[in-house]
Amino acid sequence: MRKGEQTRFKIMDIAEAAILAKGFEATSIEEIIEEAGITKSGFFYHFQDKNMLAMALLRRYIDREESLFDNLFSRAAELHEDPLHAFLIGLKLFAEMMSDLPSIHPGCLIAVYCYNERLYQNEIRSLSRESALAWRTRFQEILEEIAEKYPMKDNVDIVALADMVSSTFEGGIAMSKILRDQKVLPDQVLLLRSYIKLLFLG
Amino acid sequence: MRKGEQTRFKIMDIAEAAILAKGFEATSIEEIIEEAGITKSGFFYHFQDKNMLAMALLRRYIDREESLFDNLFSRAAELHEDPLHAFLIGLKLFAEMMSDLPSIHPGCLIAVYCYNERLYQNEIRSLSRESALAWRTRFQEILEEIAEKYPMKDNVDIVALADMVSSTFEGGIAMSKILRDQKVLPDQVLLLRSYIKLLFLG
DNA sequence: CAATAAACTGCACTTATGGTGCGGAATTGA
DNA sequence: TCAATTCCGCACCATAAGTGCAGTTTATTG
Repeated sequence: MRKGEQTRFKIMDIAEAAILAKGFEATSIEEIIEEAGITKSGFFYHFQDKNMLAMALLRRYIDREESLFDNLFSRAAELHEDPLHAFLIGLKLFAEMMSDLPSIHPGCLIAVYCYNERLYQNEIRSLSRESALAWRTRFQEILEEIAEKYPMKDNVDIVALADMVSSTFEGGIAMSKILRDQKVLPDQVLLLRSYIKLLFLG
Repeated sequence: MRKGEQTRFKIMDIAEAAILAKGFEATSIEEIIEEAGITKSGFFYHFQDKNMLAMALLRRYIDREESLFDNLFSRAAELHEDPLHAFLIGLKLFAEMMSDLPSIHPGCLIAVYCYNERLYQNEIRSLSRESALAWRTRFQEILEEIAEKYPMKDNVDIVALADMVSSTFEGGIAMSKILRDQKVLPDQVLLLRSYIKLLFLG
């Protein structure tokens, strides 16, 4: 039961990298199994079909991103008691993390699937949507706590503001990929930070 | 020479809608020709292969978006002499336009291709990149003119700020699609507008 | 260590789709 | 009307997903 998990993860790692780089349909099962050193039967032993692989990848991706952000913002909260300053520190840490990547951000799996709807679309779409709603709630709570203490200098919708974090992330990744410039993503995060600063501190 | 153009455009319209909705690879030539009422030979008369269709779609998409924004911001410039206020009006008009769509924004072709790199990738990638750089220049010029008159309340990179318009657009579309909520995109544009306002007016 | 379950391999086959090639027919504009 | 232009019909190829199942190897546990 451990050997299987190992192979399964190997397949997933190879597939995720290829899918982020080339897209879902452009990534063939043949190339995955070749790189993994297994046969087609071996692949289908682990995954019912390509869509199940997509689902597994999405679940893992969402889990990882969530724990990454949990970690990042709880670290930020340790560095400052004030919710606003803790959030600003979190965004700074986030921008730094995106700066320290070895190359351009590989991309967001949710965005890949969002532009590649197909079979099992319902499950993938719901999972993506739930994930995005979880992000909304996460940041909405933080922002509401901040807004209680610091009156906003401009009267904007706090739910939209919460979505702005995800939107900046998605937009920044896309623009980084399109412009082939690693700097774009962290810069966009810093602009978001600048906005939050001006909005609550003036 | 006109009948051919007509069919060519029909193919392109059908293909663009399908590609934005389902992705490039998920859109089969068979389904396009069926909807267009032509044969496969007819399709290949107009397009050397699927990638040439992709290129043609991208070129048309970029041209359309550019003329749309030319129109929008020149209209905004007519409504106010001041560069900052004209820009703010332009963003407002843009948000309204995104609000007035009959349903969720169909998506950005550049983003689709950015997450679906494949053959002819070089041409498509360069075209996407050049287009994004043109947007950067466009907004950079506007923002520099604004910054001359209005000192920024926070010292941010003006190139990054110029990219923020495209980034907001891409992020907003993606989040609108993921959340299946039409409101997200215009809301993000309005937040960008709020940031510009706070940054230059305080 | 042996039995059993897990983790595969091998192979043959089906279907879908992109794409090629070419002759010919219909349509259209000068 | 006549020559391009704009398609159609059809046969055929390659690739890739996916199915089915018997058989083999490897790992784990009692």
